[in-house]
This record gives sequence, structure tokens and C-alpha cells, in this order.
Amino acid sequence: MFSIDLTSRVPIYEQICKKITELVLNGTLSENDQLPSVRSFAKDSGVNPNTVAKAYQELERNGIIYSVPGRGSFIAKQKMEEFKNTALSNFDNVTVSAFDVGIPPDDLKERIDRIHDDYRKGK
Amino acid sequence: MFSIDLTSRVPIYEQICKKITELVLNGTLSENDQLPSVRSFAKDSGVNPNTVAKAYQELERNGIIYSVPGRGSFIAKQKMEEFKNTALSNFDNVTVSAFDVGIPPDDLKERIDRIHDDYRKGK
DNA sequence: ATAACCGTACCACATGATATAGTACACTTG
DNA sequence: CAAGTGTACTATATCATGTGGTACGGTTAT
Repeated sequence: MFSIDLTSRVPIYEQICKKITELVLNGTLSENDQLPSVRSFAKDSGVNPNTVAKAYQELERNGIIYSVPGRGSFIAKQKMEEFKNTALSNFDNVTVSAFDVGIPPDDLKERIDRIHDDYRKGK
Repeated sequence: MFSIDLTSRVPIYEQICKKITELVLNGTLSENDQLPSVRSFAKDSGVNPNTVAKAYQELERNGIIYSVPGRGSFIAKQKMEEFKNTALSNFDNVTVSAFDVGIPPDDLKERIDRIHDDYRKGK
């Protein structure tokens, strides 16, 4: 369920954070869903429990999950507003970069339509 | 001319690469323009010459610049096609992320228009 | 030719991030 | 009580990053 690339240059705990965040964003994980324990996650993916714990702490710091000693870690109630803001901020940045290399606005708009079609089919 | 943040978590050599790439993309630097020597750049920005050399080697590896021992480093003839492809690839990714958090395509299109207006004014 | 500058290639060293390994504690559940 | 949970340590190893120093060969201007 949680595929981790141990050979990647990207830190393992960061991969875990990104993966779980993705699963929350696309609806695979919802509020109060329980995550694997740090030990079971570590065993399944072949990493150290400390590494998983670090990822979970990072996720808790970002409000993605909440952890209860003795019980486990769970998906938190999401503040969609923040997610939207970061998404729009990223969108602005890449749009400016696209303009920098001479891509016209209309090309980007067409692209949005095409991506949107694929997106609906993919779901 | 080349502002470097020595306290940033981002590696210095990476900052240099990104900065120069930006200046090439927005037209501030053009083909065969000469870059500061590794030593003068290092002295001006307060970093080690080896760090600058590493950045220049990375830029040469990416075809952004070319270096000639004894002469200096210069802006290379750019392959705009590659820049466009990476820009579009990034655009696709953030667009999908925006869909993930529930932002409708029309919002993104409006945003493109607004960014485009600002972009023209900024130039 | 000489001096000054250029990119490049080393080496050694320090630092921080990352990851592993092990141990331990307090809490919750069955 | 026993098992499982998050959490907090310590210690160790590895790698990327950055600095400092030295050196070599090529280029340019005097």
C-alpha cells in the first residue's frame, strides 16, 4: 500500500509524508482512518521504526494526522483551505516559468482541459 | 547580480544553478555571454571557489553553459524544446494536484489570465 | 617570455541530515 | 497481565555539502 524507494535520493521519511499526503488529498484516506503502526509500517516496508516515527511526527506537525500514544496514528480533519493555497501557489510558480520559456497562455488553458478529461476518466 | 542565501537549507551550488538558469530563461543572459570566473564569483558572494565550480559543472552538464579552461564560462546555445518540456511537465503535475484538492479547471484558467497580465506588466 | 587569470582536479577536514540499531517508558486495549 | 501503541533517548555509520589548500595546464594581455 505504501511503496517506498529505498535507493532514492529523496529521504525515506519524506517519501512517506508525501505518499500519505497524496492518499489524503485524493480521498483514499479519510478523517479518523487509522494508519499502520510505526512498527508494522517499518517491518512491511523494510525501514527502521524510527524513520517511520519521524515521518508521522512530521505529518502531525503539518496537521495531516494525529497520534495518540497507546492507540495509534489517525488521519486528522483536514483544513482544505491550506491545501488549496499551497496548490495555487505552486500553480502560479510553474505558470510563470512556462511564460518564461515562451509558452502562451492559450496553450496552458488547452492543457488544463485535456488534463481535466484524463483526470475524470482516471477516477 | 547573483544573490545567494548562505543560511538557506538549499545547497549553495543549487542556488547558483537555479539563479543562472532563471537569468537565461528570462533573457537577462544570452548565448555566449560570459559568466563571472569561479574565483571572482566566489569572492563576491562569499562562498568557496570549489562551490562555484561545482555549480558551473552542473550547469555545463545540463547544457546551460559551456566552460573553456583558460578562457572562462559562457552561456550556451539553448535548446528551448527541453525547457518547454520540463515546464509543461511541471505544469501538468501541479494541475493534477490542484484537481486533487478540489479546485475547478475554470479557476485555474482565470488564474492564468491574471498571471499573464501581471507578467506583461512586470516586463 | 612573463604575469595574471582561467577552468579543473585533487586532497583533507568539518558539519549536518539521514538512517539504522537498540533500549526504555508510559499508555491503551483485550 | 500481555500485547501493541507512540515516544524518547543514545550510539553509530554513511553521505552530501561546504570550506581550505594546493597544483596543473590553457589563455590572454603586457
